[in-house]
Amino acid sequence: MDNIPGAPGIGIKIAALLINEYGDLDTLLERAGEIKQPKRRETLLGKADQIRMSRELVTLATDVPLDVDFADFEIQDPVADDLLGFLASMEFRSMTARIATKLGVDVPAMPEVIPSPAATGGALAELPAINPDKYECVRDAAALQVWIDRIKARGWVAFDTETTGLNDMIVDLVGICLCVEAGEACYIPLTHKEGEGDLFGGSNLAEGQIKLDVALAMLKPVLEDPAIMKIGQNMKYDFKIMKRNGITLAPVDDTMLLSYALNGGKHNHGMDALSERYLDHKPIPIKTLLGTGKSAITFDLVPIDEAVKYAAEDADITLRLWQKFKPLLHVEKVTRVYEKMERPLIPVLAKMEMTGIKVDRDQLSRMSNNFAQQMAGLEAEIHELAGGSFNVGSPKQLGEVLFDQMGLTGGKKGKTGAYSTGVDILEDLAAEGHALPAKVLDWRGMSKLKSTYTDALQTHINPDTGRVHTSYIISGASTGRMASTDPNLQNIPVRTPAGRQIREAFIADEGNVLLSLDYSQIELRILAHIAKIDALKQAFLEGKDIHAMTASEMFGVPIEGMDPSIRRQAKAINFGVIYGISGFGLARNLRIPRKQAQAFIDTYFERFPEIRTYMDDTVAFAKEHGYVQTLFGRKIHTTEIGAKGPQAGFAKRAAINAPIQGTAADVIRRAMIRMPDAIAHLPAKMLLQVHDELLFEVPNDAVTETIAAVRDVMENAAMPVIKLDVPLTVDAGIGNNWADAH
DNA sequence: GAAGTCACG
DNA sequence: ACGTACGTGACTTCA
Repeated sequence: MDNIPGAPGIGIKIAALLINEYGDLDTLLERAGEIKQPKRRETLLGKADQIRMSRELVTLATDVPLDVDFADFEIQDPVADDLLGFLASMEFRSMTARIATKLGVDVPAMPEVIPSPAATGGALAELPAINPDKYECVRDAAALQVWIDRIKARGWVAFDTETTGLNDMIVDLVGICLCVEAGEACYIPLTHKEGEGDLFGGSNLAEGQIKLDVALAMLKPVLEDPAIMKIGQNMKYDFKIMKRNGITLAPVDDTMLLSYALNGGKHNHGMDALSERYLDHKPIPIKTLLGTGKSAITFDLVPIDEAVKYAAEDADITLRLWQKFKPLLHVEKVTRVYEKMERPLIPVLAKMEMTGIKVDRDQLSRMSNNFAQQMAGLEAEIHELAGGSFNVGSPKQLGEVLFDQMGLTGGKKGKTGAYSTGVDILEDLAAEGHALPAKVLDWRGMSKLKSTYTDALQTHINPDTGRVHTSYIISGASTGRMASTDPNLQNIPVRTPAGRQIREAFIADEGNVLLSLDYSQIELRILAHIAKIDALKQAFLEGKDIHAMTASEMFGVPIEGMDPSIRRQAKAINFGVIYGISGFGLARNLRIPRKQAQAFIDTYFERFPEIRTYMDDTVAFAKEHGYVQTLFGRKIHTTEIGAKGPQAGFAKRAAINAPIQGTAADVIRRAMIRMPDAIAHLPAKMLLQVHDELLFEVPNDAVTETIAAVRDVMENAAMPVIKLDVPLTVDAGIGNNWADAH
């Protein structure tokens, strides 16, 4: 069992290492020493995906499932990252060939045409121009079989779905596009409609389309073939569409995530923008097919001949982008970021999103009615106080009422010349004893909760599942954080009693509870580690109240019996440090004079001198390299760091914050990626991520086990790549609703 | 479609 | 001298 038959000298452990690219570094480095052919190395770089294919082959050859805890094999040294890609390619190629020979099986053609980094420019210049008129429309099974054979021969395919809309939990599949070589793409129409439809509002299927179930049955083996890479732009969308059609896309690559790993912080990663930027080609706007506004149609109503051009072009562009981006992972040393912290999220998030969370519609509805009543009352009072009717929801009109009509003090602001009526201003006015601004604040609070939450959430309840399904944008934030949209479930109220009522509407299914696990002070802990702040590290190791410790150090007061307001100030300073502190910002937050705020900061730097070093070093690094990094190698580009004027201040603070926020984001990503395996033996479902929190739904009788399993994964998520100098601790809460679980 | 406001970590 | 806390998304008003 030590050696793989047909692959003498390659132990199963090594194979496992190769498959996952990271591993016993010493062994791999030893082997690296045996290979001294720079040119071969060059051409082999960037082919790490082949490794994944070998998993099946090794299992096939040995009858030994590679049931290895691959986490053990992650490398400790980012410098070795690209070397591993090379080694993996070398070893895999010979090993696969030998195993295949032994088994007498056909091995899919190994990807050869990924251009080497050096050749990238030239190779792409020779590609055929993008020409939508050249694409093929696949209308029968025989034609589809030709494409399937081409995909098998090539070992990869760019893949794109066309659907009836944007909500991947509701829309229907309309067609599929494939591209195997740049310039050669096809569109497979499946459910296009034509004619007037029948009496029940349905439409007739257009002629000349392969039956949906026939086409899917033909494509399924290829789309699920572990030896064939499926390449897409924003693959989570297509993954979910295909999952709903009974197909699990694997393995997948995603050009959006490649762009994000390579150029995070530089620009957005939408396909149109990438195409214009990297291929100098402006794709056909979808509007030209669907129209806009009320008269817009859905894709199934687009004539097939027109659809072919648009749809197949997307697959063509995606393949070209992939060929451009893929080899750059090694060049930019972000292979691990992409392979370990971006791509594996696709199936994990897809499952979470498809699971959704149960929401109590009646509770939301009652609250909406309640808010409406109270707002009407407040509005009448506000108009009474103002001496006339106006739109309370209009900051412009409110400003005029407050400062022109009523003559309150508080000047203009902003470039538009409009009065600022933000919460700070209104609170100040209310504190001076004015009744109107106080009532406006109340009205605004209710308006916010009603329009954004109690009203809107009801519309997001999926009629089929009865649950709310958010969508995460993996490339949402430059720092590595994700973003939640449609609806955003990462900003559900929690800070006020009225807001928490909305959280109470997020409930567990019968017989289940909601389970919330969140990292305690993760960003401060990471700051302590990255900036090597001894006092902070020590406090975390000893499990101390970190804000009280800070206050004690700064103001020389004992922790026991500390005035809560002192602790509150220290807490604000700790947060400020994470954000790239400034006297002005702290002064505003604490509502204290700027001089005093600056004095606080000076004291802080005195007590924790490592902070200043971290800040200076980070800004200097950003200026020199144009990016900063997380502990796990994620790059956050800081393009405006060299700017002059106020922009420079923004860029500096962002650069100081990014490694901290980004490392925390990396940690929870790693935990999420490991979670499915860690809870596979449990009936628990992962539902939501809110930056430092994971929410689960779990049957009552599995709560204890689930907490133990989840906590273990979360607390050790940095390992083994990073051994933090401080422990990561996770708090757990359970309840029948999200408010109680928190 | 920009600006203003405010919900979250 | 300048003018700011870091990172997001959704809703409303208004040009």
